[in-house]
Amino acid sequence: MITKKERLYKIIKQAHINVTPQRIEVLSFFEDTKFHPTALDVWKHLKEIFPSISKTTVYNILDTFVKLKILNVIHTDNTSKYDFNLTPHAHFVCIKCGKIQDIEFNDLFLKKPVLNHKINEIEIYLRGICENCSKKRE
Amino acid sequence: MITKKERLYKIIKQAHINVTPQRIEVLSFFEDTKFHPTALDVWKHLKEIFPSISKTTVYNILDTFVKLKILNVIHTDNTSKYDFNLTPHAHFVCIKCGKIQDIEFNDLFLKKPVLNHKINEIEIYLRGICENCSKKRE
DNA sequence: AAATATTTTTGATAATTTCTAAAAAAATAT
DNA sequence: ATATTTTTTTAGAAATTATCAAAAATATTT
Repeated sequence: MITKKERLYKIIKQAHINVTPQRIEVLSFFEDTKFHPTALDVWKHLKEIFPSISKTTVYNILDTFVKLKILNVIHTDNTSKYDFNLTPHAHFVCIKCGKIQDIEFNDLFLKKPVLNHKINEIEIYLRGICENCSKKRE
Repeated sequence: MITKKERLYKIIKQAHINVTPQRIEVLSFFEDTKFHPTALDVWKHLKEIFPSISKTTVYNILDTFVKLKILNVIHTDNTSKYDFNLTPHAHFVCIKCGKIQDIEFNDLFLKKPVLNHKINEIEIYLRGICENCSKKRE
């Protein structure tokens, strides 16, 4: 039986970066969390375990994890929110309460109402390298 | 022949809000602009015409326009960007230069390469009222 | 266990957005 | 037209979120 810590250790190790207690705890927090926390949410949680931890550290860890595709970042307003669900999915954002919910693409394209939410607006972001940047070699 | 100012005047009037020179100028700026400016971009432009204008005014005007669906707001990073194109469309974001380009849904779903950009990632946001909030009457 | 490489901490700073209260402008009623 | 009411703008400060560079601490490799 593999422990949670061992499993999270492995995830970090496989990304070829050092395993630190702070990094483990960030992942652990995401595992236990169904919502999409902001950097500050993460910081508040880690503060309970590592009272001296700085915001910068949390930002560093989150950035590193995003770069290494351990976490996703989503932008629904002016605050980055993070997501441990790496399977391709859309996000449903309630325009009243702001809550975000993951929506599997499969559900999405059935053209059936998605989980009884009223959808007013679909916003699609494509991300990649534009024609201009592709041409430029550096 | 209807002048530009008259046309913009009409757009604001039809939204049942007061027509002010500042509001006219904001719309005028968006008409002349192909990129997706931030609030600060808009403020810098208006500063040239109304040297005393404050940032608050620009934020107020933009918020008002978004609420009245005269402008769209898009969140690709931690800064709001605004968009005068109200026909449904996706946004292509270059992950190198950050430039944003409008992509018509028609183009999108042809499953052909979109304008020669390399697309790494598609992000979809659904916005609406979630089941919980629908149930609550206030 | 020592050397090296990486990460965290700290404190300062930047960037964006929001808030406040007063002044100005515009719309409405008299 | 004038007075009253409402809306909008202003100006500066405050709040929130994010970033930076250098020193200290920790993890990894040998």
